Amino acid sequence: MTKESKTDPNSDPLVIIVDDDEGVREGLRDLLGSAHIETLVFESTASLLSAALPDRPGCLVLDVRLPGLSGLELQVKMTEMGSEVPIIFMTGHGDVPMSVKAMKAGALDFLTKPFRDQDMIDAVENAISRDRARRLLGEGLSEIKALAGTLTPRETEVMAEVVKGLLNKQIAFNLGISEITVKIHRGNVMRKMRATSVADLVRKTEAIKI
Amino acid sequence: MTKESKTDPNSDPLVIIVDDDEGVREGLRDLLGSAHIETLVFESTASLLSAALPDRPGCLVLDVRLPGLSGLELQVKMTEMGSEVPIIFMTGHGDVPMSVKAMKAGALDFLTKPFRDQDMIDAVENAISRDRARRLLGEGLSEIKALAGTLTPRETEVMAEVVKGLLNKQIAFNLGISEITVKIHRGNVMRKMRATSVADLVRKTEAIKI
DNA sequence: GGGGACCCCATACCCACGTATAGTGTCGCC
DNA sequence: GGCGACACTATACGTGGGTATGGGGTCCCC
Repeated sequence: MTKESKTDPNSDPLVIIVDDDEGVREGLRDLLGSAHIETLVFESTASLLSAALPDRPGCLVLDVRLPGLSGLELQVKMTEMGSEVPIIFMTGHGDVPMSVKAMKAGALDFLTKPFRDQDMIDAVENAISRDRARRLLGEGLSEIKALAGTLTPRETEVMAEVVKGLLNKQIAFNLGISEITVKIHRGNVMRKMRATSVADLVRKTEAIKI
Repeated sequence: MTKESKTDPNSDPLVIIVDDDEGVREGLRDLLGSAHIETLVFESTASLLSAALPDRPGCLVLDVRLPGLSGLELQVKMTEMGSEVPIIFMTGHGDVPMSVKAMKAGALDFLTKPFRDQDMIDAVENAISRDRARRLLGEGLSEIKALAGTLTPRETEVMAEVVKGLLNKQIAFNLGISEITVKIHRGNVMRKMRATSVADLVRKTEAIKI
């Protein structure tokens, strides 16, 4: 164990449930509890949004129809805020266009009440494993981004030219500086990016480019 | 224009429609025709499967409920056969679980009859542009794969080591040959892969690795 | 049997890369 | 004013990469 990140993808999952029916909330809490999955329940999207949420792997289980901001509207809002938490919808009175809209917007599943317990557990476990994978990837990316953040502006420029596969003399010409200076910057880039080779550097920059 | 590929992503799109109701078929043909989109209609999945289809950018517009192999079953079959043609479903009696299943299986849209003309046109145009993008990407990949196919076994091994960022002497040690020979192979690899630099080679191999 | 692949190795030369050493200069901030 | 970060330059040396030239060998197939 070399990591102690705040958002460790390996920490225990937490599933957040939002439903205005207390029976459903308790039922889900019990169901997921029986699968050893910790839950946090809310009765409205407003109370969810105003709460301080721990950053742990997991997913959102949302009723579509909720007082105030609906589940579908919350999904849109979350996306706009840049959240990528997997969302599982459930509904008692869903229609096809609604479910299609939710799925196109990136929902992971859309269950109609009453659903089979196992279906919900499957959906949640799938969502959790996806969120874990997403966080793992994101962790790697932020590490690289952090390294790239330590570069000076000039070093960043040089790095861009290096990963294009240009020669030092070409880089020097493009930036209007001497080849010697390029070499210095290039050395700094490799050291700061902890790259062991140009191939390594290319992969690192490709990862954060997309 | 330097290309004359058989599956040119820029050729005119073709939308394939499968519905057992002739009225629907003709209606769709007219609708898409009015949007200047060429169509090919089938009344069953069986007749679609037995037909020789031109390989052109486009999509599949499927009724869910069809005699014989249903639309949903066809989707599964297509996926198993490795097809990645975008699929748009339409149905008169669809339920939520059915639509969710189709969307999770990769359907691009799921329209309920009667749908608004514009919704279908939007869905089809979206599907076509996606298929174009997919083909464009695939074209690039097969080009690179073709280049990689011209490599001898040894050259392939050397390329793998090169993109790891290893030095020639390390590669020589790993393969149990002399550094000189590595250089020869390496030169051949760069030439055959039409790579102008190691950075270029890394990107090409990364593209076909995934 | 000869030609064509594939694979191997060596010498030699040139260019590119990397780094150390040593210096110039600007800017902004304590 | 001085210190630190940043950028720029030069000389010099050692290492790595690329290619040409000129060999060696095996295997397979026509």
